[in-house]
Amino acid sequence: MENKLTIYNTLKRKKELFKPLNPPNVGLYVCGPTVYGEPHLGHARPGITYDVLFRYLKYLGYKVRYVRNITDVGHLESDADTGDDKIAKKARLEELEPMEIVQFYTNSYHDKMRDLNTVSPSIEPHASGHIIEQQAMVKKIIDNGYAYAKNGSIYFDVEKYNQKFKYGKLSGRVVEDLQSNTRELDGQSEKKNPFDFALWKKAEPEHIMRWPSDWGDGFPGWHLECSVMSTKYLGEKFDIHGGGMDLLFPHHECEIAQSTAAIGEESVQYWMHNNMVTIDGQKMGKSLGNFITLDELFSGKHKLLEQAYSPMTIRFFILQAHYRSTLDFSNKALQAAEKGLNRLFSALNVLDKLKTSEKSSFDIQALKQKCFDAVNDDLNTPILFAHLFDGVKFINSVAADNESITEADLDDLKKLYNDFVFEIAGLKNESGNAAASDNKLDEVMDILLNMRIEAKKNKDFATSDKIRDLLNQSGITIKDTKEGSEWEMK
RNA sequence: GGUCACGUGGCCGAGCGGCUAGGCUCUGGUCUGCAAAACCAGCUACAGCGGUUCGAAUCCGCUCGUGACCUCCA
Repeated sequence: MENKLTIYNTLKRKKELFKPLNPPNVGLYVCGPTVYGEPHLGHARPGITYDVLFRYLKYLGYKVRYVRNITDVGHLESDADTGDDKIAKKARLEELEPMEIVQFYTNSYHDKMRDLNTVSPSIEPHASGHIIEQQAMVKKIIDNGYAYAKNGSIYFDVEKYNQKFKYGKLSGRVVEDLQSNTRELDGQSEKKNPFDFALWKKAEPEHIMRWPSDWGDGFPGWHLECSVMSTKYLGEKFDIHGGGMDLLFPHHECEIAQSTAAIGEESVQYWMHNNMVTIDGQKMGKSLGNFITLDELFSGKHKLLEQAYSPMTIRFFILQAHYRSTLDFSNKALQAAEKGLNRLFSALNVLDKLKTSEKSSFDIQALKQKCFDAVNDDLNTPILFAHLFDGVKFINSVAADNESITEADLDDLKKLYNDFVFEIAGLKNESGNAAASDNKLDEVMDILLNMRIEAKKNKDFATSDKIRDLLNQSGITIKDTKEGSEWEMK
């Protein structure tokens, strides 16, 4: 299994050749959503980015265990380690059990991820299902001397940890700087230092999400779940940890500290971070309230949306930018993506019907190599599509008799597009090209197209145009080619 | 204030020292009864100013601008 995949490792600030710890196994952990609200465009980005990674690793022949968590407890509302639990707050607002909230938005997240054609993770652990394990890790960290108790809560002792290890190595932060730069926040008197973070929080009497522990009733700190669940399912050392750039600090930094404090060495080999989706140049996010949910995108029901955008348009839109760049949302950009995607899929239809010749006027193998090079280069999907569009031009040119292809090359080309477009990029044809499966519709269309050809023969253009226009109105496009008429559903 | 990114043609977006992606839009042309699609051709940029180099969008410095993180966020 030859592999030239390079991955940008945030920890090293450079691209590195990917070498799994225990080939052919690969462990991949990705920070999933906190399920207290509808998934939005921002959630789609890591969902799709790591889906492509998952797909590609499997394509290369690795046995991948992909773990993506569901955060359903411990994620606090506001200032460092104070304030409400997000889930509990939402539950109170809607007068529901917290777990009803969790279930509702988890379902919604699953639905949208399925729409986006992402493959389900191998394991999707919930934080609330790993309270025992989290308590065990807290104990370990206490035993190792890197945590302290205060009023029923347990905090991680960053200063102590920093004496032996280096806190801040992932985000490039220095403890001394943090000391002078951390904002003044009220209600933190419990902590020795403002940048210490909670491993376990004491539950106040009114707090509904609570579990018994050696330290009294409480709940786990947000960062802890990822340290616990990643190592539980992938081992104390595993290959890749992904997530959004906004989680880099403090979340992932704390994860490293916790795991290291508990285990004695670092767990993660490659840290990957996807960039943000922006809107008018600003991060799309909950706190700014400028987010558009996936549901709104798919239905077009949002004041900023000029139309609905299909899940595959969203997927393609996201993959047309590199995952480490910001991606700016706009109707124009989405519409361009939609058209580009149509062009790609139209060419795939053409590909199926291509006539072969004695010679090929195009180097299929070179194209294939370029596609692999692109994906191997830190998942450079924009480059991948640039090459695939070069192929589109070739495919259309063959159909227009400007270029030629041999039968063997045609087979290779079909496989190439199948592999890269569907298996690796994870796109799927949503234009109900039910044509193949829906014979009745096919028959009806044949009748209509023949009537139109009849009419055209008789120079009855009024009738032929009427057929075309009416079909167009119901979302079926007629394309006249040299070979005859074809149709396509939008 | 600290840390770190980024600024590319009408728009979106690659690029990591030389051969100047790709998508969308636009303008001509071919094809067509017309249109659509497709094909051919055109438009050709790197925030500004210096520097390094035979050669810079790409490296360095400064200036301006935008953003992210430093509190929850994918």
